[in-house]
Amino acid sequence: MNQKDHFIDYIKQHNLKWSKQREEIVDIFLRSDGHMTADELFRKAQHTFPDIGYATVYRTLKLLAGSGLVTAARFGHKSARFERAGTGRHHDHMVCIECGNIIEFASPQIERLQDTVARQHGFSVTHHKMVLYGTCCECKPGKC
Amino acid sequence: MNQKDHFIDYIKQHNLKWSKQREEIVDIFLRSDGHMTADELFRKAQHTFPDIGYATVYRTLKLLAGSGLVTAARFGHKSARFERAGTGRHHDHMVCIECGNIIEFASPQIERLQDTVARQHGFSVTHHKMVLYGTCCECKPGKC
DNA sequence: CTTCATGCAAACTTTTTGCAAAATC
DNA sequence: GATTTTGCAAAAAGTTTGCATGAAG
Repeated sequence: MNQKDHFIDYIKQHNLKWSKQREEIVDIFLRSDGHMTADELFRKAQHTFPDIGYATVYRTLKLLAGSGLVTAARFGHKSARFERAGTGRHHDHMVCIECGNIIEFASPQIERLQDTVARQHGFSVTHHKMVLYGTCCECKPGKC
Repeated sequence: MNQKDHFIDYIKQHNLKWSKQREEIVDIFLRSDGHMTADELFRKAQHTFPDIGYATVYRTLKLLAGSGLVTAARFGHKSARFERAGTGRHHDHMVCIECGNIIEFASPQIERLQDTVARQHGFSVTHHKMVLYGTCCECKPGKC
């Protein structure tokens, strides 16, 4: 079952209703690279529904979060970005400070080290956030 | 030279003025564990200056950031936390999801791995943020 | 037809800004 | 005495909520 169907299921199972606006918002989100602000989503949805309001976007995002399909993430900007929850696999991010591009990556090695270091402080890790800032290969010519 | 004197210097060198309010805010901040929200700072400053405004707190924090004494950090909450810039040494954070306590740590091993992983993606890291969430040793009895 | 979703406007939170009065140099 | 700071109030910017109307089941 794909992500959209999974969400439709979630809606039905909670006795909620599947509206045109919700469908459009989910479609836009799933068509994206998986990292959008509420504002970006709002602007794109406006193309199809000129009268749509931020409220609908935010409410749909909240439902998407409830269904486990997206999670809110902050990368240091003022507004939150909503990111598509992967296929269950955890990942972290590299953010290019030149072009704003976001690269996802995963490193079990780093995670193992995190656990080790945390234990040395008497701390048990449940989850973490890691963001590497720098320049992606497209923003430093000659290195690509 | 201590941090407060360093800041007074910064103020003078920029032809700014050293006010009672600024002194109080800096004192409160330096007396803290080095992680405060603007609101916490505001409330504490109110004890000495009942009429102080948020504007003064935010403006002073901006100056402190300009002097390199504090940096703004986001831990996923809505409001930013301002943290004392260390003695030049970089560090990351563990945030206890029970008590909100923040533990600072540094791991050159993890940072080396970050560089390695980034390079594999054609990415050059300039800086990073890493936050481990979990429970600190005081919040899980028997393990301390 | 009952219940839920929508759009709008208003509220709310965090942070910033304009301005006259007050403190610092 | 000139210039910067302050406190206030208003303004941004992002997000949430209440409510009457309209859509989904």
